[in-house]
Formats: sequence, structure tokens, C-alpha cells
Amino acid sequence: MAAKLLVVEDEPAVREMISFVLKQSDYDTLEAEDAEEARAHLAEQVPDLILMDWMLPGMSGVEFTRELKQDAATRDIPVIMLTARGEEDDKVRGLECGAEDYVTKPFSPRELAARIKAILRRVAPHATEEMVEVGGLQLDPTSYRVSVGSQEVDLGPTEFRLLHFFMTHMDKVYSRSRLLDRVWGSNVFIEERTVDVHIRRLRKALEPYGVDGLVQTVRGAGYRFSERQVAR
Amino acid sequence: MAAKLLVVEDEPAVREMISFVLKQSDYDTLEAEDAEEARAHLAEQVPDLILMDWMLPGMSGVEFTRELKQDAATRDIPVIMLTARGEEDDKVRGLECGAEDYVTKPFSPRELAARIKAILRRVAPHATEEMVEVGGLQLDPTSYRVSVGSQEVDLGPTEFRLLHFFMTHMDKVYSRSRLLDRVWGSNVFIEERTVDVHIRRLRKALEPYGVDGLVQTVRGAGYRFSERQVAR
DNA sequence: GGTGCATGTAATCAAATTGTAATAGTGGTT
DNA sequence: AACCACTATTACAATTTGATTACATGCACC
Repeated sequence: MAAKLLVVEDEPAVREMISFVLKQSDYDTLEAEDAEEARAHLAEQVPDLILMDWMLPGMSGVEFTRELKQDAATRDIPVIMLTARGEEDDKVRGLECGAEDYVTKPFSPRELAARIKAILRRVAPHATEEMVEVGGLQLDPTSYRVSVGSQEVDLGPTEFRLLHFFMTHMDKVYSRSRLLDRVWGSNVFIEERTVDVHIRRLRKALEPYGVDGLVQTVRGAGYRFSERQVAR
Repeated sequence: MAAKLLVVEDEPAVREMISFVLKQSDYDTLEAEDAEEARAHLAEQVPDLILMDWMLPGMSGVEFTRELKQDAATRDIPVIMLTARGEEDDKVRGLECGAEDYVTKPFSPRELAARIKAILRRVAPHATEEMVEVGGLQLDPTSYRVSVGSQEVDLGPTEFRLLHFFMTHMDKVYSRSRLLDRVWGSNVFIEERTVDVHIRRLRKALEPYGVDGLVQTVRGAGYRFSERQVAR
């Protein structure tokens, strides 16, 4: 559930430091020392964000970022560029290649964490670990708890993820295939109808607390999570 | 009371970074950007260890260290010198002035923590920590004792650390891999399933006192320590 | 060298979860 | 009313995941 970040940095001490800071801020980290190793990671799993050193042996961070922005599979992953002091003039070029933000080394852990959080909130709100509350329903990603008032709701892992996704993406219809992408993960080979079943399971779990009406069916389009009641 | 460390470093980002790493290792930190500010802190309280940047505006770290070593009140505080890469030749001079150790920037958090720990173990064998209490369960880090009321609970070292970690990180789910990181230490090569076994041992030890329900399993996510009962 | 404790791994068992398929139901249209 | 497309619900088997136990190794202390 915690956001997964990929750190691409050749200097081991710096990489370890960044990774350490991120872990303390409850992110999961993957590490790579160059573009090649990073590609290997990306082929396996798509992180929520990439921290990319400006200077890399072989292909530079800028070139690599540009490459990522051209591939549909990685285009949407936000990139934060790490530049050394004095390379600040290159800021413009860094952002030009498609990076979301840049941070100059040495950086303070608070600053780094803040920038990451800001970006994640924008592009992947469900990865921020913040408590969500909708219509009396509370979900706390940190403790993995869902409750209505003081009553705890019992959910399976998939229903939990599904609910979390919905709660962080209110009032928008998602098709089954889109839900499979966002909740199950891209490139999974699963029947679309399976989504129906999990929707059912989620509704059933919410039913005793009278909040199952939040999960709404939009015929022909998909599902939606909304506080506004549907006309009957 | 955790050990108190004084960080003397003029670059704010680096100072914050060091401070951050130390706090995660459960140290208290004081910060100073130059010799003058450091003296002000020292006049008030004597830290257990000083991390000193080699280069400081005004009086250099070396000079300042020498000064400290001449004052009876501060003579016994161990000093770790921070040098930038390339200044390594100065290592000798650094140690000459009385520093116990030196670390070159950039450094890995593990390395820094390890060196600090080594020195503190030698110099201040009892950097005492605070007693924790949750739901009738008491844990005293200094005496390595766990008790429920007047009854003592018998725990192995690993279970003790695990419990201590849990008690100081309540209501939050930790995956097996994260527990390995935080309780066993980073980068240990241990099977994730091993965590299960230690959880089991911990629960078994707590069972006779009726507090084993505090250790909760969150399917698909990890384990959690919480006073709130699980819904079932 | 022996003993006992602590620890990590592997094997086994039990239970929860998951995806699919089959069937029933719904709503809208002609 | 019959039909069609789509969704809801249920049952089920396979898979995953966690609990528990037994075992081998390593280490400290006799």
C-alpha cells in the first residue's frame, strides 16, 4: 500500500541515504545505480515515482528521463531530478526533459519528503498513506483499518484496496478495465467480470453499516464512488 | 533518556539530514551552525557526543575541537569529524586534534549510525531509554525487563526488540520486510517467513498474561500492535 | 567437549482469499 | 410482452497466506 519509489543514483552512500530517508517516511524503495539497472526494475514493476540523479555513468539522468517519457508504460511516472549544487542552471533543462520537480544536493530530508508528498498527492492520492473519510466511512491506510464511527469494518485485502482507491477518487466513473489497471495493477490478466464480484463483496461488507450506497453502478460505464444518492 | 548529540555543521540541508538520521536511531539532537552557537549549547548542557564539520565559517572544526579538548568541562565528549571527499588527507590532522573518529561526506546512514553506536558504547555505556507501557504491559529498555503488573514476562532478545519496536510504534501495520528492516536491521538476509516465527514466539510468551491479543495479524499486509480489539 | 538457549529455515497444516463460471435478475427497447 | 445487453449473486476450486511445529546450527558459558 505504501508508495513505491525508485532511486536512480550511482553514488552508493547517497543512494543509501536517500533510500533511508524514504524508508523512514514509509515509502518502499527500489534502488538502481544506472539506467540499465533502472530499466530492469521498471520491467518488473512500475513505481509511483522516480528519484533520478542528474549525473549518471553511461546514459545521463536527463537522457534517461526523456526516454521514459517516450514510453507509454512509463510516461506517467513522475520524476524528481537530483542535481548537485552549482548545476542549478541546468534546472530548466531538467524540467524540459519532463521531470516534475528537481532538488539540489545536499537536500534536507524534510524538503525531499515534502516534495514527494506534494507530487504523489497530485498524481497518486491513494499512495500517500493519509487517512480518508467519506460519509462517515473512515479508512486509515497506516493501520489498515476501516471503520464507521467506532465500529470496525472487516475487509479482505482486495476490497480494502478497492475501497481505498474509490475513496481517493470520488465521483468519477471507472470502467471495469480501468479499475483492473488501477487497483489490481497494470498488465494483469483477469476477467472483467471479476470486478463485479469484488464490488459485490465490498458492498456486502459495507451493508451492515448502511454505507453500501456509496458504491454505485453506472450502467454501461462502470462503477462510481459517491456520497450523492442515486435516484431510484 | 536517549543519548544527546550535538551536530555542528553550517550547511542547513546537511545538518538537517544528519539530525534526521540520528533521530531515527533514537538519539536526541542539538544543532549549531558554527562554533559560537555550539558554545552556547555546551554552556547549557553537555551532549554525549559531537558531530563536527571539518569546515566551518569562522573558527574551523579542527580548531574548535582542539579548544574543546582543552576545557575540562568538554574534554571528555567524543567528537566525530565530518570531512568532505577529497579532504581525506586531513584525516590525520583531524585525529591529531583529538577527534575520536571521522566520516567522509557523503556518508551512508548505516555507517554513521554504526560509528556513533560504537563510540557511545565505549564512552557512555548507559544511554538510557524510556520505559514504555501499553495495556498493562510494561517494558523497560534499560533493565531489559518486561512485565504485566508484578509478573515478569520471559522473552528472548529478538522478541524483546520486536515487542519494544511494536510498543513504540502502535497502531500501524508493518510488513514482514519492514519489520526485518526496523527490528533486525537494514540489509539483513533473512527469510520473511522467519518473522512469523518470532511473532509466534512473542505471542506465546505474552499469552499467559492475556495480552497476546495486542499482536494482530493483518492479512496481506503484515502485523500490527494495537489495543483495539480486532473485529471478527 | 558438553549443555542450554537463541535463532533461522523448512515442512506441514489450516484458513482466508481470489478468480471463474454458472445462474438469476434488471432495466430499457422495440 | 418478448428480447437484449448488461449487472448481481452465488457456488466452487485453486491458490495464497498465515500459524505452528520440528529441526539444525551457532554461540556462550561452564
